[in-house]
Formats: sequence, C-alpha cells, structure tokens
Amino acid sequence: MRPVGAYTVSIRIAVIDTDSGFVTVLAKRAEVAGWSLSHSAGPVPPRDLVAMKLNGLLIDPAVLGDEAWDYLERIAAMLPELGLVVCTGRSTVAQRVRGLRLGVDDWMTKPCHPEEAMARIEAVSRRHTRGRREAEGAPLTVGELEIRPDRFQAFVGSGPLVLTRREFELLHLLAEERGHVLERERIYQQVWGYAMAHGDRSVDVFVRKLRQKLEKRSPSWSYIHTHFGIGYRFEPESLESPPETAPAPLAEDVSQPFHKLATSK
Amino acid sequence: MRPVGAYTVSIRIAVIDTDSGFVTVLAKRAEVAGWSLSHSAGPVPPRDLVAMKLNGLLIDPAVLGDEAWDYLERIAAMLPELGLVVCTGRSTVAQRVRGLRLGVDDWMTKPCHPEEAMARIEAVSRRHTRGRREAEGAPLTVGELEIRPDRFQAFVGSGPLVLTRREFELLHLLAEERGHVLERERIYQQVWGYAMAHGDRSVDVFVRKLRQKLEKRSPSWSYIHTHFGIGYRFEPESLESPPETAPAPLAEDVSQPFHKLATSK
DNA sequence: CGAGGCTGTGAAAATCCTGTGAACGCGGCT
DNA sequence: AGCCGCGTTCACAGGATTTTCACAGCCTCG
Repeated sequence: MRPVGAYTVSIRIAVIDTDSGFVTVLAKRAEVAGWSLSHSAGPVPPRDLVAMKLNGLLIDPAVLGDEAWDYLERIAAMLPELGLVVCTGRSTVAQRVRGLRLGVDDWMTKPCHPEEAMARIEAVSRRHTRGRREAEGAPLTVGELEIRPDRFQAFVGSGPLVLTRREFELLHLLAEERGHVLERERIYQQVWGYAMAHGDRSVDVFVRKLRQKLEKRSPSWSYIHTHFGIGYRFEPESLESPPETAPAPLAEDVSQPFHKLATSK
Repeated sequence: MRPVGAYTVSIRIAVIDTDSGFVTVLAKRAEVAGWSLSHSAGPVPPRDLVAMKLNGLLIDPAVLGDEAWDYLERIAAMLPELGLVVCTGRSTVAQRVRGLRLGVDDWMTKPCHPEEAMARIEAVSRRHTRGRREAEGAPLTVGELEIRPDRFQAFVGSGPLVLTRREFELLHLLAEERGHVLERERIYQQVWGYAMAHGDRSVDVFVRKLRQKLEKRSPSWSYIHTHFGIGYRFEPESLESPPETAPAPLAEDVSQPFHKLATSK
C-alpha cells in the first residue's frame, strides 16, 4: 500500500539534544525527506510541544538532568499521539525498561546513524497515526463554511452541501491550504493519489462542481479563486460591501457565465 | 489475582525463533506478567497469525531464510494493528532501516535482555490497547435499540435481534462511532482484525444482513446510512415525519451542535 | 489588436460502487 | 454421515460518480 518513495507523508519532529553535529546531519536528511524539524538544546515546556503539533520527538535525556524521568513521563502522558524517541549514550537495561514502560516509544543508543533515527521515528509515528480518530476529524471552519472530515461533508448554515468523495477531498485540501495557490499537478497528486496526465482537466471540472454547490448554498461568498496558468487558491471572501439597496438579485438567472478571475499579486 | 505493577493489561504475543534458551526465559517472564505467549521455531502462515489475535509478534528473521523481508512485509501489511518486533543477531543499519520502513515496529539486536524485549513489545502494542477500553461493557442505547456488549446482542422493544458474532461486532462498532462515516477499510480492520483485501465485499454483505434484521424489528427507523465511495454511517433516524417529537437532540456526540447529515435518498 | 494558450461549461461516454440473491465451504452437532 | 448455522465469494443490475470531449469565452504577450 506504500506509494512510491520511502517517506509518504510529511512528518513534523523536534529534536532536543546538545550534539549539534548529529542534529545538523539529521536536519539535512529531514529536509531531503520533506520533514519539518525544529531543534532545541534544552528542555522545552510541554505546552510548547503541544503547540508544535509534532508527530515525533527525538530527545537525549542527558540534557534534562535530574528531571529527565519526570519530564519524559509528563510528555508521554500529555501527548499520547506523539512518538517519543530517546537517543542517548550508555544506558542500562533497567533504565531502558523504565523509560519504555513510562511511555517512551523507542530507545536508541548513541552513536546512532541518522538514517536509522529517521526510520525509527517514522515507524513510531506510523504506529501512532493508525487508530487515531480525532487528528483528521477536527472540523475546519472558514467563512460560513464548516468542513467535517468525520462526515466527509461540508456544511453551511442551511445544511449539508452533499459532496461526493472527490469533491469533498478537493475542498478539504484547498481549505487546509487556505490562502495558498495550489498548482493543478499538486492538487491532482494529493487528491487522486497519482500523477496527473498531461492535458487532464479533471481538477477544473471538479472545481466547477464545487463552485456550483458552494454558490447555491452560500451565494454571498466567493471561495475558490483561479490563478491563470497556475492553479487555484481557496479563500473565503464576502461579496457584500455595497450599501444595502440591492433589489434582491433573485437567482435562477443562469446568465452569469463566468467567474471573476483573481490575478492579483 | 492480577499481577500488580508494570503490566496492567494482558497481552497476547507469539515468538518465532529457534533460540530455545531465550524463548524459555521469555516464556517464564511472560507467564509472571500474565501474558499469553505462543512459540514456533519456524515461519507461521500469516493466516494463522490472524487467527491468533495477537497484540505482538517477536521474530528473528534469520529463521525465515530468503523470504524474510517478504514475510515481514506481508505480515505488516496484513496486520497493521500487530506490534511487530524483530530480534536478531548482527545487522547493518541498512537492514534495520529497510525493516523499519516496511513495517517492522522495533528492531533489537541479540543478545537482548528478556526484560527489555518485554518492555519493547509492550511499548509497541501500547498504542492499541490504550484509550479504548473504558466503556467496553457498557450497554449502549440508540433510537429504540439497545446494544449489550455483555450479551453480544442487541434488543428492541419487542425482543432480541438474534445477531451472529460478526453481525454484532459490526453493529457495535458502528453504533459506538455513531454519526461518523466509517470507511470500509476501517470497519473491516476493526471487526475482522486484519487488513481488507481489495475487492472484498464482506462489509457490504453484513450491512445488508443487519439492515434486514433491524428493519424487521424496528421498521420505523433507519439506522445504517450509505456514503457512496466511502463507507457507512450509523445514526438512528425516525422515518415517520415526527408529529411534534423534538428532533432528537442527540447531544453529547460532538461539541458542535450541528445539523444532521442528509445523504440518503 | 490578434494569435495562441488557458479556463469555464454542458453533456455524453466510460467507470466504478453498492444492493442483492444465491451458491459455496467449513465446522460443529445430533 | 447428514443437517445446520455462519461467513465468504460470485455475478448481475441499477445507479452514482468520474472522465472525456468539443466549444466558447478569457488572459497574456508580442
């Protein structure tokens, strides 16, 4: 089921370690793999870790001093979804067992090969992402739209939009990357799961379907903007602004052939 | 009397290894910890592993010969919930990385201390046993349905539904996740315990059986809703136009008080 | 201001998905 | 052995969803 390439998803990790050489090498590999990595040479408050929305944390407890066990335990309890990997110097079996028991997911011994560290972090976070429910299920609200991954649907005040799977996934992707212009190829790759054939218009067609449904249920907003020669950008924009005199445009007039193209910037 | 201390849940593991000394020691510890352990000195057909409903598998790929990688990969793909731990002699970084990438959860080097092996197995299977056992045996009432896990049966006003085991588990899963759309793959994974083969229609068939039985005993309600291209969603809905019955507040479910999803015809 | 490439549209054609009924094995039981 | 209950697998029919096309209306650039 693994698509091509070793790393299928982008992973967010943090490293707490003073060994700058190791960290540097790791950072390089992480970049190649498309992971985002942040580094600290000292303990990071748990609450900050929460805010970072990490998939994995690689840590050398040696930098923590006496509080090490306590710190690890707190992290493990507070962030059950986080893959917690220890990488440290000499340790006894008893220490490793203690660490693993109190919530550490993997324990490596220095010196450790960065590639192996990456692989272990990946393995640990793979295990954690399975069986998670909430992570993907968090509803997303933009404009008067609410996107709910747990139902594969989007809602506006008046009710559901009734989207097909593809439509939903396209909308979800666009909304997640709200504000960014996404190229067609990128969109296709993400939603369809494989490379887009040259000349394929599927993305355009689905954008149209989405625009239709969005407009029907939320006429006073504009969501998907075209960037000529590139792709699309999602951004809820209220069309209201002129004084309140509009004599109720009364829809059904199908003579609105085109959408305004946003080429700005 | 449950063994107090470190091991809070009973874990089922299997060991595939020829080192009988190591296995013996491990078996002893496992017994003390209250785990159930089965042992084999040679490869075990994946389907047998499925039947064993394991939490963890400790394996020395050396006993597998040439097929080792293939075997590991197959196991990992087929049993995503299984904690797969390798324990073998000398190995290269590249081998470890390869193993971890293709689905192995942890990789130890022999000789390894049995206590550490236990701790690592526990760590990799922790994820799946955690956060899931709270309301395990609690009866669940939805619509005019009552689901009793302690009996493996569901009841409506007029009596029991007479469900087979699979039917019950499917219903239970759906009801627990009420309101959420569950993908076929996830349903299969949860109820059957291993990965769904492409093209398998079992879930559909069981949904039909459930719908039939539900309709026979509770004709005025609709419970299982189809989401085209995705899977199913459980949500009791009265078919009668509710004269004045409040639209079932169905609180508690989510924090978002929102409309009910209308997909069905 | 015109050519040429891009995007929006509507609809037909091609695919894919789900509901069903029924045949098939596999054990367990009598 | 023969008879069930249960879970799996098949093949089909009816729909729902995606793709593909052919055109027409824009946008850029020269």
